[in-house]
Amino acid sequence: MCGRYALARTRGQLQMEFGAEWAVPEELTPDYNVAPTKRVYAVLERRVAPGAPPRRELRDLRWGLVPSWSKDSGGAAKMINARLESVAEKPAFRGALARRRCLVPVDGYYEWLVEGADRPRSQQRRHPYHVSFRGGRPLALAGLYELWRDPVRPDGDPDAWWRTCAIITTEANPEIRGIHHRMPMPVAPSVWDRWLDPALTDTDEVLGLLRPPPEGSLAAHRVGDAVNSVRNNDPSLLRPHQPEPEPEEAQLF
DNA sequence: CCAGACGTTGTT
DNA sequence: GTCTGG
DNA sequence: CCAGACGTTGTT
DNA sequence: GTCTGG
Repeated sequence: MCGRYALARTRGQLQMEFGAEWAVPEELTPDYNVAPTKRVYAVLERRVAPGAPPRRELRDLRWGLVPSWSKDSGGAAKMINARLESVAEKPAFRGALARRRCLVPVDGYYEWLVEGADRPRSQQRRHPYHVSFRGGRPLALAGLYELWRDPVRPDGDPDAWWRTCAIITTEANPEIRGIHHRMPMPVAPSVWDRWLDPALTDTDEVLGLLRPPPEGSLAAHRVGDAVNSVRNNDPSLLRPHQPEPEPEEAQLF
């Protein structure tokens, strides 16, 4: 699963990293608590004119895919992930898988270890972890994007068209399975070109590009509970959690 | 034919 | 319990 | 993803 | 838009 992440790289760093020819005019600020419905950076390729070669762009999309046929944007915070196992068949995703793929760069994502998962939510405890590549390279997560026309806005309104995205999930790598059994799927740099190529529309071939990263390449560390609330957003969210020391026996006297 | 859904997670 | 907002 | 709200009437 | 259910 992937429902929260951190990305503190600048527009220029990302443009360089992904070889994007064009980037959004407005820079997004570093975000240590990216949540669904927020604006996020994404790399995608599109033809600027019919027949022209695709141009690689760094854009900002809204996280939470709204299918083009949606009557309203109400479900915008629901489709934040798409299961790899079913993405090629689901009506909400298969068109985007064939023609509108993107990469969502993240420094790392947050995952919550749930204690007491078999009990009611009120009796559970959640412990946040930050998951990233050992060595500090960003993860380029496999994403899909979609265009949606907001029917209540007039032609020419800059917000008339919504550009939204979802992140593909798969079975978790062994080294992080103790926290959660799902993870977002990173795309290896060697297949970025193919993944982004809008001319590749064979979904079997597309899915063949996605392989879990090498076992052991990911690492998770416990972070503080402050990340739970989206109101908190600063680099300290990434600091390793300091567990409360057990009270000394002597203090009981 | 038309109406209504179209998703994920986790839980059981 | 369930939905909305961030 | 988690946190936080979740409602009406009428009165001021 | 496209598929499923009735």
